[in-house]
Order: sequence, then structure tokens, then C-alpha cells
Amino acid sequence: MGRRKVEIKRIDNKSSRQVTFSKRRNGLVEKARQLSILCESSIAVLVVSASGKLYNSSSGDSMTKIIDRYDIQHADDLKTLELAEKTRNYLPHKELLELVQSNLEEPNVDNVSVDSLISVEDQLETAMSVTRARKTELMMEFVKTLQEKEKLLIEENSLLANQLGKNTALVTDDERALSPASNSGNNPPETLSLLK
Amino acid sequence: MGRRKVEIKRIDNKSSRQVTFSKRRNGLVEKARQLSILCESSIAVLVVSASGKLYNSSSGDSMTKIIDRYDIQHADDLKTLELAEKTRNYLPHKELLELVQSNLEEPNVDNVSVDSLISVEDQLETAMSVTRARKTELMMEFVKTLQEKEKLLIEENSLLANQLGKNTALVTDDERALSPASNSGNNPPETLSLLK
DNA sequence: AACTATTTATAAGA
DNA sequence: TTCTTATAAATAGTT
Repeated sequence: MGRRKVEIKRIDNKSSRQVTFSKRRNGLVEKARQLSILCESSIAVLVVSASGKLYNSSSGDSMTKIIDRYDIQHADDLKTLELAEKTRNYLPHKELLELVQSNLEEPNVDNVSVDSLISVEDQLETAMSVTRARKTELMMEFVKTLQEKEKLLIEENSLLANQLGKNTALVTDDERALSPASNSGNNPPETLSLLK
Repeated sequence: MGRRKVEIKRIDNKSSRQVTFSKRRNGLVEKARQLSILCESSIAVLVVSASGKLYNSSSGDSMTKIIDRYDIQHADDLKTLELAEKTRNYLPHKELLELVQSNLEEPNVDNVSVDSLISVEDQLETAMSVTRARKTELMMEFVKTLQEKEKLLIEENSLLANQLGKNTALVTDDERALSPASNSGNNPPETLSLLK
């Protein structure tokens, strides 16, 4: 969409590559914004230039929330999820943490008025409550994705089992080992009701 | 850029919103790909639909690396991480409560109710903490069982797939539907992509 | 940073 | 859904 058609391959000329980078980057971000509004969705765009410089934009929701959504989808286990979460979400509280630390480190000598401690306490209460709610939310989401995975696996499984049934007359050892009853035990808490 | 100009505001009609979402999402990802190649950069696009479904694409580098780049940019210093660590070990909340308590006890000698309130507060704190710990514990357990189930299902699956391979020369429709290649692109996690 | 000639994306329709 | 096509929008090369 310009004076001439351009092939999609690295632009050799440095200065025109820089110009194109800037123009198209803006275009991309604008497109993201539009899509986000038109279809009420949340969109994150992250661009890392060849020199390592980061450009990012988010629309519809914060970058952190959008990346969290990605992390949930891709975490293999809770550990991974927690790690990703911790690093991202504890950071915003930086200032609060500094405040707490300075209050705790100084031997509670002179003034350090009760008032200021009460204020700190309030802030901590709020931060903690937010953090706790967020933790629960993340865990619930994680559980949801695990359950979706499970459902898909079971479907795939029965399809495969079905195919196998059509193609085999004999019952093999493997098959016997995998019979429905193998999903043994009523021990594990199967529902979410416990978690409420 | 269509038959008529559209205002950038939420599309009311659900089905045309869905169509636009799909078209423009593809357009956005394609633009990202082009920019990445033209200007040798790395680009991540994350789209979360209104219903919470995630679509993502990355070009030039892996999604993980690009998000890492973002994290690094936003965790400006190591100090922040260390601080978070330290503070967690201080158990700030508990200590602060103790400090507040000791400070409150002196000035209000004649006010009887403060002591009793403090006692109530302590009891509540304890109860809440126990409840909270139990909730987390239960959730962790639940997640663990889900993950174990998942593992078993995956094993069962590959066994079945294996059996199927041995017993069939023909490729059936069902089989085709389950073949890895059917998972084109990295777009919607609707298919078996969730299963790794 | 602006300006246009073109190309490209896409809205509506089939 | 997929394709078609008229038109809006983006942008390549130029000033």
C-alpha cells in the first residue's frame, strides 16, 4: 500500500528500514486498538527492535493481566504459574514494601508514631487482601484449564479406543490395562465445591 | 477499508462482531509477521476475546523470550526482587500488629475495651489464617490430582495411538481428525494444542 | 513531517 | 464459512 509493492523480506537500507519500522509499528498498535474497541477484546502488542529496544502497548486491559492470561494457558504446573505471578505481581508493591522495611528495620526507637504504623497496617491489609483474592482467582483459572485439558484427553481417548475396537478382534494386554475401571478410587476431591 | 467507513466503537451485532474479530485478528497477526521480517524485529501479539479465549502469535522470537524481555524492562532492579524476599521473611503483617498492639496498650490504660478487642482480633487472625491455609492446601491437592489424571490420560492416549498404528493400514476420518497436522497455526486453543 | 500514488485490508454482500 | 468486490485505510517513495 504504497508507491510500489514491497516484498516481505528484510529491508537492506538502514534508514528506510528504520522509517518503515516506525511507521508500521504505529500502524500495528493502532490496528490493535481498533480491534480491541470494535470487538471488546484485550490486546497486547510487544515489539522488540533488532537493537533490543522494547515497544509495547495494551488495549482493553493492562499488559500484566493479558500476559497473566497467557501464563495460565501455558503453565505446566502450579509452581511455574506461581513463579511467573510472584515476579510480576509483587513488583507493583515495591513502594509499599520499602515502607514496611524501613519501619521494621529501624529499632522501634523514638517516635515512629502509632499513627504511621496504623497507616502502614491499613495499606498492608489492602495489599494482602488484593493479593489473596488474586491468588485464588489464578488458582481457579488454572484448575479450569486443567479440567478443560482433561475433557479433551478423555474425548480423544474414547475416539482412539473406538477406533481400536473397530480394528481389533483380540483384546490385548494393553487394552485390558486401560479399561474404564482403571480410573480407580473415589479419594481425590473431584469437584470444586471444596474450594469455595 | 471496506464497503463503507466504520466508526471505531463496539460493533453491536454479535455475528458481524465475530466476523470482524476473526478477520481483523488475522490481519493484525499478518501485519506483525510482516513488520518482524521487514525490520528484523521480534513481535508478540496477544488477543483475549470477550469470552476470555486467548489467541497469540509471535514472530522473530519465541513468545516466552519476548515476554521475558518485557519483564526485564519492568523489573528495573534486582533490589526489587530482594526486597520482596526480605519482606516476606519479616512476616510484616504479624510484626506490625504486635507493634501496634504494644503501642496501644500504654496510652489506653483505663479503656478496658481495647484489651478485649485486641484479644478478639488475635483470635480472628488465627482463625482466618488457619482457614486460609486450609483453602490453599485443598486447592493444591485438587490441582495435584488433576495433574496426575492428566498424566495418566496422556499415557493411555499414547498407548492407544500406538495400538491403533499397529492395527491399521488405512487412515480413517477419525484418525485424520486427530493427527498432529490438523492443529494448524498457533491460533485458537480449540483443538488438541492444549495437550501439548 | 507532509504528501500522494498505490497497494492492501476489509465491510458488506453473495 | 468462504469468495467477491467496492471502498476505506495504510504506507512506499518522494518532497
